[in-house]
Amino acid sequence: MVTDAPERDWSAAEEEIMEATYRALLEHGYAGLSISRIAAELGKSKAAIYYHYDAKDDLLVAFLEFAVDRFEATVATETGDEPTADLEHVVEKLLPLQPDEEQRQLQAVLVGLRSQAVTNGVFREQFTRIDERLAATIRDIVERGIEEGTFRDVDPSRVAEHILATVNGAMYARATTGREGAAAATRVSIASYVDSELRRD
Amino acid sequence: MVTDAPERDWSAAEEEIMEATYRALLEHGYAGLSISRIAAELGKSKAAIYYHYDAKDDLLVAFLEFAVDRFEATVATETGDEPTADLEHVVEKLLPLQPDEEQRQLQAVLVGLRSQAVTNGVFREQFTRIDERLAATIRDIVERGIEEGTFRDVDPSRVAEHILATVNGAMYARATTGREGAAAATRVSIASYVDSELRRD
DNA sequence: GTCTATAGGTTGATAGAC
DNA sequence: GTCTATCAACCTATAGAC
Repeated sequence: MVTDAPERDWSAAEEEIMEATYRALLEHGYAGLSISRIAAELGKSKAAIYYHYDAKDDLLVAFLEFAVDRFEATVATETGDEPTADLEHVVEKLLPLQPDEEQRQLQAVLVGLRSQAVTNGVFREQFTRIDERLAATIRDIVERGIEEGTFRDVDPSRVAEHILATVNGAMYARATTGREGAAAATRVSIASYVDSELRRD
Repeated sequence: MVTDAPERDWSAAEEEIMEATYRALLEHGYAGLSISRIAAELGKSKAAIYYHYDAKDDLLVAFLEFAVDRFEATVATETGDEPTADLEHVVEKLLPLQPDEEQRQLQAVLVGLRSQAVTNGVFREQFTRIDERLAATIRDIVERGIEEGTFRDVDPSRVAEHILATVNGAMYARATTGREGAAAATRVSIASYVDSELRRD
């Protein structure tokens, strides 16, 4: 990985609130998220939440960080010394061929949060950073592959952006459409893309 | 195009309400969308809106159709007889190199709506249909190119899904991050992909 | 068709007791 | 730290006059 984002440590109480927010989001979506709903999931009163967070906005920003941490923990990867395998590994983390329920849920929550980035600057900056890090991770692998002679002499940055956009698009479609086959087809096509665009001879 | 979706005709009053909803969404986002806000944009009372729509949900479903119509009108394309040019044309419509303000706004509104597809079945079906049509449009162009001998003998469906996912991902990033360069780089990379994956030497 | 007025509910947030 | 009780502001939706 390129950056080890310093991970914030959550108090037990905060973590429980974040977990309750996560469940409330899954059940009611971002538009239906309220302090009452979070309190209900938490099994405590609304005032208990306001003891830990001054305002709903603060809680939301904290939760954004929480969800992002969780996502990046999922993607984190010890890079080996085979660029092709590393690339496959990252792609599988981002766009699993058969996502389990946990992965689907996290993606669903992230899509809800990310849509807020259209109008909210704080959210926008966070997702900008996420994409920046992912692009850098992919670019580094491609660069290493070129140096080692495994990959052709392509523009690493261009290829990284291409792969990232494709993976993001397929994940987006998976979360917002019923086209299950589409995501699978895209996954296959990325492998084929890496092969024909990057592999020597 | 593959399907000429039968376009609904809106009464003048309905169209004004849809237009007001559009503006309200741009200003306050989906989470902040209320009948009061729409009424304010419309310059009429809330009751005037309830005369035309029984419930907020009905209005939302109508607006979804309205926004989708507008989007598909933007993408609609007279196909020429040059597959390569047709492909470029569709991609430019979906992911313009330099989107004007109107295009950006429509994309922003659509991202807001699409995130609702995670939890709302009606929205999900609409966006499934949109992606289905776009994939079919691209696939048809690729198939024609193969028959004509302009393109290599690839799997048209796989290539179509790849291009669609990439375009969607870049557009998504454009609407939700500050990474302007990323969208541009992806646009360029798609041209390069078409060239190396499809063009006969 | 559009208005004002209003009903009935939920929201975010606070005060004060324990 | 957590509770109950409460607040003003907002929400969706309707009734009834014009």
